[in-house]
Amino acid sequence: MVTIKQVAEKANVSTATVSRVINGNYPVSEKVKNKVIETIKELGYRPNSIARSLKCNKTYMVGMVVPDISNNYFMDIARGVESVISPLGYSLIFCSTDENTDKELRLLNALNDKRVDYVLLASSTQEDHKLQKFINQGMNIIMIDTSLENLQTDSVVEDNYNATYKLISYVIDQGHKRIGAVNGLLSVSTAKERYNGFCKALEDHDISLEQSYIVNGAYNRKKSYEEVKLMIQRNMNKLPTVLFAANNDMAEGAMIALKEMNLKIPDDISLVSFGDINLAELIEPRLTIISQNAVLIGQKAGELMLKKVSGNSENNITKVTIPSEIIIRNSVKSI
Amino acid sequence: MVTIKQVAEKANVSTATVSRVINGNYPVSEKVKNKVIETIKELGYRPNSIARSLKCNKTYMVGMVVPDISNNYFMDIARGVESVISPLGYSLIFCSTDENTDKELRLLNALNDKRVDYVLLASSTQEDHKLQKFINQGMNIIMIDTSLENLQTDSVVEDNYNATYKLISYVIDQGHKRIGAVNGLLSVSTAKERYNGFCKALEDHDISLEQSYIVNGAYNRKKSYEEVKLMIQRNMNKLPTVLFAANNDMAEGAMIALKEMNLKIPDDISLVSFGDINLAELIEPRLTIISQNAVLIGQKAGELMLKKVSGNSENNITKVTIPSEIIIRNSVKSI
DNA sequence: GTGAAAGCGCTAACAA
DNA sequence: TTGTTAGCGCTTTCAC
Repeated sequence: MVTIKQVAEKANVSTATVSRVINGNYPVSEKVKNKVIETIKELGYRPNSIARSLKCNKTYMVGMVVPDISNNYFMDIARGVESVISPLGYSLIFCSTDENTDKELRLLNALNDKRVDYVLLASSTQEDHKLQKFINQGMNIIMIDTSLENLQTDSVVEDNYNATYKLISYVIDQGHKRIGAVNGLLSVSTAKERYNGFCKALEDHDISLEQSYIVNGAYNRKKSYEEVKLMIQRNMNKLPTVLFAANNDMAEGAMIALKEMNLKIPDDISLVSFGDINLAELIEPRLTIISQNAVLIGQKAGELMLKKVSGNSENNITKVTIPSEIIIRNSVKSI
Repeated sequence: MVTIKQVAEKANVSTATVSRVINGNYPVSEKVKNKVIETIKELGYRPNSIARSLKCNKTYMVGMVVPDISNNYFMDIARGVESVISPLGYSLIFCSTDENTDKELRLLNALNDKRVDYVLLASSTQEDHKLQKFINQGMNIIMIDTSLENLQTDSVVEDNYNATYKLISYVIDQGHKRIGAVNGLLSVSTAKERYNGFCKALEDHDISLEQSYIVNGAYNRKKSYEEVKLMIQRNMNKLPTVLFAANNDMAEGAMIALKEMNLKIPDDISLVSFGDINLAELIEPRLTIISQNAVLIGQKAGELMLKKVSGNSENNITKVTIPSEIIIRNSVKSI
């Protein structure tokens, strides 16, 4: 690999001058500049980012930590982020925690060692003090999707509570009284907020919460599939009339379970979901859902990061909440 | 951020000694070692990877360049790679080219500047000489999914030609004679190979190739949707009896188009695909496909990379071909 | 407008 | 077994 020194020697200038030409931050005479540029081309020289990073304390790398790399929702967020930051020369390092707190912490350490400029974190831990440590060490973190109450940091999240409240209220308006839920990991803020919105909607409409209808799908398609099956089996004599899945993966798991048990949606049981399933266009019935704008979340997070690193922002904490809207299709029966 | 120097001062040793303790590559007395370890903990010291990288010429970063970050197929490959390399301390940098040669080249340059240890490249360009330049510069590249004939580099690919040949032969055995195809970008090796297998199967069974049934879906769901619609419209009086989609995305696009035009699979038209669609469990009819093992491709690529960087491999070029199998379900009508 | 030189944080000869 | 030191490739201050 050719270095700045080689360029300098060949062009008969100092390394400082070459550096100035590359960065264009100090005056260089036209003549010298041209010569240097020519030499750079001739030698095919490209500056070593590692050396630059060491010197300038800036890596142009952003760590993105999510619970599940195979969930389209997070991939969409990633695309949103990438579209915003990549034009400014930033690269994304992707990490998947598999919803494991230890792994999450290990990954954050690794990213810290790598001196990434920023971390976008969809956390699945509730150990805010451990995250706080990273922040205290000077790590820049923006929480995405999830947030932790006691954590002093920027975040871009959805309006989980209100959106769920509205969706469940709609379901109740359709006459449903036996309402089940497939929850995500309640240790994660999104799952908790969604469930809270769910419960509040029931309460406000004087519908009783039937514990036997509530299952823990752990934000996991397979788990949801299994738990929904068990739930249906144990409630065969009195099934819920509608099910709320707290995310897309779990909605898919639930659909597969219902299909296997020959329960038709919405005739035998209705289903609604927070977030849209894959290939929604092809699957009957079309699900009534809360539509998430994952790409937008990514973009907002990217923009926020850019603003922060450019210093064009007051030092206060920014909390962005993306509104979600309900899309009514035909998976809820009117009773 | 605390540095090795601060640790050394506080522990009353030289930075060299601290380095030795961290890396455990040279003898250090128990006493000194313990003291250093203690100081490291006390100060919360963590080595700066950037500085290490500069010194050691090793970044523990792997660039992964794919045409489309939102396609599950590539995400699965990524998961496979990650599962293999992450335990050894490597991180993945993800890049999406959007099937754009310029962007691909730009990304490769950026990764080169970042001195990533390896690049896993699913290329969508055919400019092998430009890629060759990177290799000549000393960049380590493993081609995944795609490959370029004239390029001297390792690769992990599928058996596109033979798998397609078998699938189309099966379709012909079911009595089909009017056979259409939704091709990927024929500039990409996978698309070309699949189409070649397609053509050869027709030829060997004396079936004529009807150009009007062949469309270019550009490996793109939307394009496939549009092109299939047009193709159906212009062949209304004599439709193909079966369609072959060269990847999952395009199969989805084709399904949506057929559904919109009220053509039932397989009654009105049969459909087969290279690679499985999303949420296959829920979609009727179940598609007859060539099953791809994307995670396995990723793992193989990861393992190959690890072997190469450890030097435990002869310097020759390794070409891994993953066999694909046909999964017969019920999207092909027997005629 | 240009060059010399220090230094970012680390590792690895070499010396002791 | 330990310390001294050079140097990885770059940027930037300071002098000229």
